[in-house]
Formats: sequence, structure tokens, C-alpha cells
Amino acid sequence: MSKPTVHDIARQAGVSLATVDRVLNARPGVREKTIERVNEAVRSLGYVRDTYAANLARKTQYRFAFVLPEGDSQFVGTLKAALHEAMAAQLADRVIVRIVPVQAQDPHSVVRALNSLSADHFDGVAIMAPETPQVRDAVARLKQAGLSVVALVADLPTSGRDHFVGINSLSAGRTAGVLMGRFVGARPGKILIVTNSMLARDSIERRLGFDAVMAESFPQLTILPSIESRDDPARMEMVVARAAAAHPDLVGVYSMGPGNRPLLQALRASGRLKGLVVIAHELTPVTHRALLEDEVDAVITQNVGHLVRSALRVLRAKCDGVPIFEAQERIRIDIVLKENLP
Amino acid sequence: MSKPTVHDIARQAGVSLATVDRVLNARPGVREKTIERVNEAVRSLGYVRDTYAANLARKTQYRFAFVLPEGDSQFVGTLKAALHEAMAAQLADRVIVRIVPVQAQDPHSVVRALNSLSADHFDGVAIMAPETPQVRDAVARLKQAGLSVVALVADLPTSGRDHFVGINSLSAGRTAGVLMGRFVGARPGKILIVTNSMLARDSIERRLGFDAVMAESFPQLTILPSIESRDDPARMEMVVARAAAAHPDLVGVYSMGPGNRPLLQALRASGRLKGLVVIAHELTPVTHRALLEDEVDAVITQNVGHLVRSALRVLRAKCDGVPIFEAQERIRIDIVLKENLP
DNA sequence: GGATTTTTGAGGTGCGTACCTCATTTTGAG
DNA sequence: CTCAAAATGAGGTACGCACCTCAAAAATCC
Repeated sequence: MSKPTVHDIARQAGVSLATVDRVLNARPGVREKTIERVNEAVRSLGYVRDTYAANLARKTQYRFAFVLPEGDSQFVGTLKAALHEAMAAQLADRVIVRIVPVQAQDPHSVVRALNSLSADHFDGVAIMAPETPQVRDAVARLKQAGLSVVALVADLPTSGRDHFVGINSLSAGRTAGVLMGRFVGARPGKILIVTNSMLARDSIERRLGFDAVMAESFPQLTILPSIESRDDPARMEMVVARAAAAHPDLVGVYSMGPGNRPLLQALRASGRLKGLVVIAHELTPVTHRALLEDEVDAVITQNVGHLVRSALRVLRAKCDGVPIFEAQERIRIDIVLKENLP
Repeated sequence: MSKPTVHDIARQAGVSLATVDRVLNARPGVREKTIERVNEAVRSLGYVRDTYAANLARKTQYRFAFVLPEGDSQFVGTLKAALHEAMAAQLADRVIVRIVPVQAQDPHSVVRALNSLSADHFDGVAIMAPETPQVRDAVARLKQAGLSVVALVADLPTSGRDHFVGINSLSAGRTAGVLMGRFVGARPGKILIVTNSMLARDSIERRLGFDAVMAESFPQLTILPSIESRDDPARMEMVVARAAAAHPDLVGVYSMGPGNRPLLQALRASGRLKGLVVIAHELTPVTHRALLEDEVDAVITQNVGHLVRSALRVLRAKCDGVPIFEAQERIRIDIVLKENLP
């Protein structure tokens, strides 16, 4: 009738509770034949361990670290807010999270932070940082020490991380490209692409996706060389203003990453904003407001709530050694217009 | 250090465990002053009840019914699949769900189903059915009997349901309108709107949203009177074919509800499909495929996984009498293009 | 067949909470 | 002040599971 328990398994398999316990928790001292009998009972009864009761008994605390860029990035701000929210909501039971701020653009800072995380104090780490050889090695050390590691927002594919929680940058770039092409319409013109740094893997991939779609479907649009702001708002404003002035036939702007505030300021100052199709990434207070004001036409984003909840679920699953529920952990590429603002 | 327990509260408030228990579970026999003391301790320690331990002790089972339209609607199919998935994944602990199929277009069938749900067998109900006076009364009876009721996908605003899990139809219609207008571009022409029935509240609201955007921003487009299929695939094919033939200057089609398969078939047969902007609702195998084949330009949808998980969470929260976490329960209006297909 | 090792059983404890019973103390009314 | 009623305390049991110990049974070896 109701959920089978360990007692039911013991009865079904004709063994004692202690033996069931040994099998379920992979403790030694059980004959292969008996293990089979118990597993058979588990299968036939459809037993699933009550993880909450288990954790209650085990009085485990999942200790996770979130390595996040410090500074005044609005996206990271919303991410942190979502993290606190997820913890406050009882969602994340028995989970204690420590946020470890790093200077993301400085690999040494990241490595120092990662090396400070020992298995004595943490069971898992979520890392949002650009991929560098040093970071890759540090992740390998963490894995060696027995920690679970997930990459957050930006993937660390060669690092041996357990999982990546985030969206596919190529698809995100393609999505931005299609929206740009269709929103601009038939008129020819130039497209400006702005980013923080074209060295980051996700910038490269977004650009690749964007370019591919443009070449396939919108040949009437010319893409200008990327403009890099290098984390400097003043520089962003200057180069954008210059580009706007230099290209009277500009029809669209694609902002691939952070720095939307100075970008919009420069475009406003240029007096060209209303005539341009602007596509930006990440829904933050700035882009939210810009959507409402019709300054930005579309925002490609990922739900930060999903990001952190997925990261927490995956870390827990990895610690428990249970499989993850792939369909739930796929982060979607959200398209936000003024009309479907959350 | 770690999470405070009832023991900590008892100590802090200077009362016994029994008294804490009486206060926390609203049992009688405690002086107002003492209740205050305990609540004060709860607040100062930041105690939150461990709901899993609580349910373990209480050995409650949450018994929920999902009243869903029967028939071969693809959307309902994906919804059921998501429901089974959510139950299979240990997400829905201690929750047993029974799916109650009804003939959604027949109010009597719905009412009969609702009346069959007694408080002896169920703690809550999620209902996906059109709003009618009979349904409203049946919901009132359920509420009276002490069941929690949430409306699913289609709201029952006047019924006294506890919560609505779904998207705002007006916004969904506006979103479709903007995409239609911008994708069509500058060329003038006619827009065809197809739906199951213009009597359903959500059809009406989607249409209102769509029309409003069109009138505001895309005056060059003319909207034809809605075509209703009345759940009849053959009728759908016929009326769509006729409309396609009658309007050579058709530039777009907005499908507001079910029936995408016969709609697309008719459009294919008319030979006009490739030249039209087609916007449809709900991501199903049919619309998924149509996106991949460039037959449909955009799909407005809601994540069925979110829908069912949200419904389950809300029902649980209502049964527990705890507040719901609004931000997490807001279902987003997803825009799906070929490029950001999940 | 006897000694040794391996496997199994029986039972207890605790996790945080609910719910119960039975004293004991405190309070308020007369 | 007395006495009944109300409020509180002390303690137990259970939920499903993990983890522990010690004894008993079974298998294995020589």
C-alpha cells in the first residue's frame, strides 16, 4: 500500500534488518548471493530510500562553497540574491553554503580560493570563473580531494568538473542572432557587437553562434568587429560612442555580456538608441528597466533561480552518489521581451 | 551553530518541550503570555520546522487529485508525462497523486469528477477545466470540505480556488502579438487567428492581448475574425484551407490553443506555409517538430515540468498551512524558437 | 572433525518532530 | 484562603533510516 521500508525488504528477502542495511549502504561482510537476494527484493518491492529520513539519521550537513566573482556585476548580484533566497526557502535543507568571492579576471585569485577549500570543510564547490590552465589544475586537485565540483554559468569542460550548470553559449548566440535578424527586418545595415573580453570562452562561442546565423539567414546585415570594454565602464562608453558616430548605418547592437549600463548610457547619449535593435544578455535591474523603456528589444537570459537550485541539487546528488535527473537540470535559454517580463 | 531545534526553543523560552509543541502545533491549553514567549524564541533563534522530520513523525501522506481533460490532446499528454516524472523523481515525497480524467468540454463530467473527491481520500485537488458556474459551485463544495484547490493552466478566478498555477493569458497574447508584428516586418497583410473555442476564458484573454498589441504597434496588419475548430480536426482543416484560399494577402497565423496538427496540415496542403509567420501555443511534439522544420516561427509555452511541480508545492504548502514562496511559483511565459529549443 | 573465518541476526541508539499520558504547578474565582 | 480549573512539565513512543556492538550461525580451511 504505502511506501515499502527497509523492514519490508528484510521480510521479503528473508534476511535481517542488519543485512539489508549492510547491502543498502555497501558495507562489507555480506555474501554475493545474499546481496543479490536483497537487491531483488528492493527491485520487486520498488523500494526507494527515503533520503530525508536517511539524512536525518545520518545528520549530514552538505557543505558547499560557491566561488563567485566579486565586484558590482549586476548578474552576479542577482545570482547571489537567488542563492540566499534558495537557502532561506527551506528548499536547501541541511545545506550550508559559503560564498567565496574571487577576482574572476585574475586566475591566481581563483586558484588561491580553490586551494583554500579542503575536504575537511566542504563537500562540494560550484565555480563561476573563466577557464584557465591554472584553474583546471586546481579543479583536478579538488576532485582528487574528494569534493564534487560543478561549473556554474561558464563551463570548465577540460577540468574534469562533474557537471556544468548553465546554458549552451553557441545556442544563446544563435538565438540572439535570429532575434536580431528578424527584428531588424529587411533593411540592410551594420550590427555592433560589444563584450567584456573576447578571450572568454563563452564570448567566443556566443559570437560564433551569432555569426553563423547571420551568415546563413541575414546576409544583408554586416557585423562590425567586436568592441571590448575590458571591465572598464568609461572605456565602454567611449568606444561605443565612437562606433555609433562612425557608422551612420548602424541598425543593431548585440551586447554579449556585462556592461549593459555604460553601453546604454553611451547609446542614449548618441541619440541613436530608439532607432536601434538592441539585444542584451542577462536579465538584471538595468536590462529589466531598459526593456520597459523600449530601449532594449530582447534579453537572452537564464533563470538565476534555476541556476542555483540546479547547482545545489546536482551537488547533493553527486555527494549522495545518486544519478541526477537530467531533464530537470537542463537550463533553458530564456527570451525576455517587454511583454513577457516576469 | 547548526539549525535550532525544538529543544533550543524550549531552553530559550524557559518552557518545556511539551509547551513548545503545543504552541507550534496550535494545540489548546497555553496562556497567551507563554505563547508569546515561545514565538519570541522562535523568532530570535530563527527556528524553522524541519518539515521532513515533521512529516516523518506525522506519517502523513499528501493525497492529491489532478483533474485533467482526457482525450488525445498533446499538451495534456506532456503534462501527464511531467506529472509522472515529478512523482518518479523523489521530488514528491509522501505525495500520492491520482489522475482523474474528465471530458473537459462537458461541465457535468467535470462536476461529477469533482463531487467524487471526498476529504476522506484526498487532501488537495489540481483542476484543469474551463470555468463554468457548475464548476465554480463544485469547487466551493471542495473548499468547504476542507480540500485545497488549485487551478491549473486555466484559471478559475471566481471559484475561490486557493491558487492559480499557470501563465497570464493576456500577457501571453501580447507576447504572441509582438512576435507576430516584428517577424512579419513592414509589409502589410492579414493575420489569421485559430482557436478551439472563443468561449474559453483564456482564448478570450489571449485574443484581447494580441489585438491590443496589434492596434498599438502594428496598424499595417489586419486581423481576421477568429476561426473556431470546436475540437474537430476535420473542421479545423476545412476552415483553415478555406481561409487560406480566401485571403491571398495572408501573412501570419496565430494558433491560440490545441489543434496545431490539423492546422499545420491544412496550411501545408495550401502550399502557403513557408511564406507565413506562424505563432503557436504550447510546446508539444508537433510544435517541436514544426519549429525544427521552419514551419512554425515561434511557440509561446509554459514549462509543464514547472507547472506540475509548482502545483504540487502549492498544494503541499496549502495543506501545511505555510506560506508559498511566490517568486518560485510564478510560471513564466516561455518563447521558443528553433534556436533555443530545449 | 575441529578450528578459524566469514556471514548473519538481534537489538540498541539517535536524528527532529508529532502526539500522547499522567503528574505537578500555577492561576483565578469564590 | 481554598479549591477547582487551567497551564505546564516530564517522559514515553513512533516515524524511516544509519550506524554500532555482540553473539550466533554458517561456511571454509586444513
